[in-house]
Amino acid sequence: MAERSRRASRPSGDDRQEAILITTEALLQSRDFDSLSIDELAKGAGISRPTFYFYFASKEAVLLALLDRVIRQVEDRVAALSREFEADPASAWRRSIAAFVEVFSEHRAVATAAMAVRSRNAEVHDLWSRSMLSWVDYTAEVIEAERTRGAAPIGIHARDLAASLNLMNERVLLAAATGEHPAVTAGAELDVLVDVWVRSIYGVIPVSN
Amino acid sequence: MAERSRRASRPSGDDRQEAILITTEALLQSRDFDSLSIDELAKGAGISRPTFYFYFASKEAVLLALLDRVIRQVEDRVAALSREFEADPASAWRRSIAAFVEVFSEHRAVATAAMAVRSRNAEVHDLWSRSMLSWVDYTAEVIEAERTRGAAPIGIHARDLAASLNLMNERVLLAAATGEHPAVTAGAELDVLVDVWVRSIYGVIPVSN
DNA sequence: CGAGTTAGTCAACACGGTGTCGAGAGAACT
DNA sequence: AGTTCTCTCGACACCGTGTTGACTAACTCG
Repeated sequence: MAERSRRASRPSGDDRQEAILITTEALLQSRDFDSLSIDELAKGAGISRPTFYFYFASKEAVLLALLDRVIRQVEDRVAALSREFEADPASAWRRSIAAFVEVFSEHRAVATAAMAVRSRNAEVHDLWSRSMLSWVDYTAEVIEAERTRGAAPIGIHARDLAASLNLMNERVLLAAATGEHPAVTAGAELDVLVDVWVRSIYGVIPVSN
Repeated sequence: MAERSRRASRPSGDDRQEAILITTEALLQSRDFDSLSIDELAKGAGISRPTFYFYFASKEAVLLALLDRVIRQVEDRVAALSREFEADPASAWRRSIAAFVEVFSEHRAVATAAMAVRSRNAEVHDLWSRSMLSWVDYTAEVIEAERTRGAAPIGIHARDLAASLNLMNERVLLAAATGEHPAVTAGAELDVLVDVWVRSIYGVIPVSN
């Protein structure tokens, strides 16, 4: 209701920058990142193409800014995760994996665009890698703690196991998000992932007869 | 020594087509698929850019042809895999996974290019998916057989488990092939993957204290 | 208040890659 | 010798990117 006339005429630079981000994320809901042209992003934000370059150096830079927000959330979540696994390890892992699943699906459009672009764009690649690394670090620490307290059997290098499991999650969720085949049955992703994690961290092979 | 003069002047169409394929795979050893221009592929094959279009409709079509050859090998390997798991399941799985690892690393350049391109190219995507499906089918069949004979515990839907494990392999090997971080320690990929597979297929969680 | 600075804007341009068209060269068949 | 078929490429139209330089509107400080 308030703030009408005054700042009138031109929206501020921040508004414009934000408009570009919003337009991009909106277009990404239904379109391939590659198929977006800078002209579309500019038009969507109510500016001309050259003006777009005043705000961002490229399409990829916009995606990077979008991804950066998502990554922040990821880092907050990792920091907030409990390291308390003693009472009920399976449930604790489920909560951790659920955090990852949630971040991925809350920002499905940004996540899938980032996955598609990372192979050609170093910044996007690095930003996502950093995020994955924070998950892997957390996972490796917990696995080691579980082994130390005797809850999990000693096995392969904990960090390698942590990396494999996290890469599996990434790939399985990407396949689910983009509706690929093969993929895990829709809706069952979390159950399946938790099962593989728990079995490969705690599971032992019974001695055959 | 033989076949000198006669067929001289112009190389045949098949030679040219093959030259394009060879040039592309060679360039792919050291360069990003996206950074390759059609002009380079044409020049490398000793023809002009318009002539390139006589042989292939696009860069992607070349990659598709390259990938198709790899896929054939994959299918042959899947068909040749033994379904004999009773004597030594862990070794049998290791052989199966090794087949996948080998195909992936023998054709590292083509595989990584295909992974990078699949998100924007339906044909490449479908071809790779079909290949993954054949691995998943094989895996799911074996898991079910192992459960039926009582060697593996009944657990989550075998096909979902098979899909997750195969997607993990794909992602772990891609990370290894492109030197990403996080990745599994170089050289340890096969050991780590086999461990996760065997534990998640056969592993049981000991009842805690 | 008015001169200077800063932020923002865009028409016009240069460039590089893609894909097409149409003319033609050479082998091959008749 | 003529016709056809395969193959070849110069030249062109097109599209998306990124840059330049001139312009305008608002802020600010003497």
